[in-house]
Amino acid sequence: MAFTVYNSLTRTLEPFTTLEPGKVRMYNCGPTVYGRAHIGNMRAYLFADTLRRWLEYQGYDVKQVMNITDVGHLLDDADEGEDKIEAQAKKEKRDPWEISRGWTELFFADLAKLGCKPAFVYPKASEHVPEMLEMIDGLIAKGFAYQVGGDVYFEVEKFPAYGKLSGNKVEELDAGARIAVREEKKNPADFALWKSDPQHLMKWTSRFGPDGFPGWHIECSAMSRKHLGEQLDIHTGGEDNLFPHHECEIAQTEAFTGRAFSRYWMHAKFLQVDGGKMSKRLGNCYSIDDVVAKGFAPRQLRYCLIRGHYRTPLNFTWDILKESAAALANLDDLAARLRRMQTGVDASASSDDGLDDVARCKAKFESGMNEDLNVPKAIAALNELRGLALEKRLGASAAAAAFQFLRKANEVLGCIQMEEELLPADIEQEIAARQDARKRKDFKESDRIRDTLLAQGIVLEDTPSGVVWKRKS
RNA sequence: GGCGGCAUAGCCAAGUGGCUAAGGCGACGGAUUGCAAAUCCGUUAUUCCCCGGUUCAAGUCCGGGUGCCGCCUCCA
Repeated sequence: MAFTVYNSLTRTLEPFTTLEPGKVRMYNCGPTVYGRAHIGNMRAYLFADTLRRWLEYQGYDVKQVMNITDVGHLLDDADEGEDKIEAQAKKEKRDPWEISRGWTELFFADLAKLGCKPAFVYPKASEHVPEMLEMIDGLIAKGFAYQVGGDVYFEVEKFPAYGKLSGNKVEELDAGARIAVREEKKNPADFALWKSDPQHLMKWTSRFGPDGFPGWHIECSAMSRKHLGEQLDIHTGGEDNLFPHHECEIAQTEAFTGRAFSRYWMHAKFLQVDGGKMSKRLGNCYSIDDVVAKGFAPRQLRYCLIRGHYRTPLNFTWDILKESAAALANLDDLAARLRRMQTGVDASASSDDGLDDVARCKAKFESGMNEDLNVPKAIAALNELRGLALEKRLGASAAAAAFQFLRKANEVLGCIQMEEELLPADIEQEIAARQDARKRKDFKESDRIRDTLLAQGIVLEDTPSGVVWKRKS
């Protein structure tokens, strides 16, 4: 069964094929580093990470590039010339470069906590200005862009395919709905490639003047071209990127190269919190730190954010996070059970018992992931596997096969506790002491030890085949 | 105003026109246990937001409502 993805460009499910056999060139729209990423941002990056992991599971060599936007995003045009990073800089009275550097570090730390695999490269916009200027020059030379004073605009009318991604028509865009239309543009829909403003803090000298900075979309066109070439296999982002950002990227790149830009465009839906959109006013723009402060592990958040299908709105509440943690704990338990069963403990008599069932679960997991990353279906397959283990229907070698499969599945999900944790010797002794007490029927003492360990986060289970411990989730 | 998405049990969440509507969490009853925990058995959607329509057959397709979400110059 082949991998099928929903392509925002064609609005259909399409079989996935690559430009070059076995290789995937993927560009993920990354963060603007002017503040702390919240869990909604993380959903989009976890989607990209899951996609990358699923491609790797299938044997593809994935070259993943995620940009870091550390220049030139305007707050709004009413506040001409001030971008988010600069606004923050003025507020904190700090150097804007220092600010973006700090948030970039924190962003990487957040990704690492959530178990995201590092991209091949995280290009910074600030380090690719010459590449952007090269494209801008090219676009002017080819007649797709025009200069007005120190500003350069892309002329949307010259690129008839503008709107093919978002479905918007230039005539129907509500020009000026949110910002004042700039008089100097030929068409209100034209967008800036380069702007000049002496007041700007982060600026570069170019042939358009000494005080320039790049426009809003050109960085992704320039950086994807530099690091992945003129044509990509996959380009991802949040649903909000669809228009105008990705629409403009397509226009710039395709006008410049004369070739189709990305074969597949994939967009993650927004995360909702408390059934609605997150807002600073409601105070529910949570960061990973907020989640950790409530006593949850980052991998529990990871599970919570990947558990739904990426193209469906996903809701987040603290109760839902708690539910997810409980569901994940069962998968941890499955790993522990399979580890024991493969040595014959609680296993079915015949070693090959259940081998077919394991294969069936694996096939279901894979077919789920192949259906445009249907993670809920894939997780359901793992729960079916758990059912088999609980019913003791797996023999030792079937359990070994199941464990191996679960390990592989977790290469994709990235949140199950697969490895056995070693307990400190003193806790081992406590457990042994409790067993002694139980033999003596000194239940007062045995319960005391159990409660003491529970307070340390160790849960004990007395099974017919011995004591099993696990961490309290 | 234009473009797009979503609506399935107490809570999450699959469902690719056709066997009894996945799976998880939670809850309740019973078994098991020294007590727990874990586990097992059973119960928890006669029905998929509402109204029409197409079809032998619709959660699934079409039309119209209602509600929520996103975009329309940069917020994932």
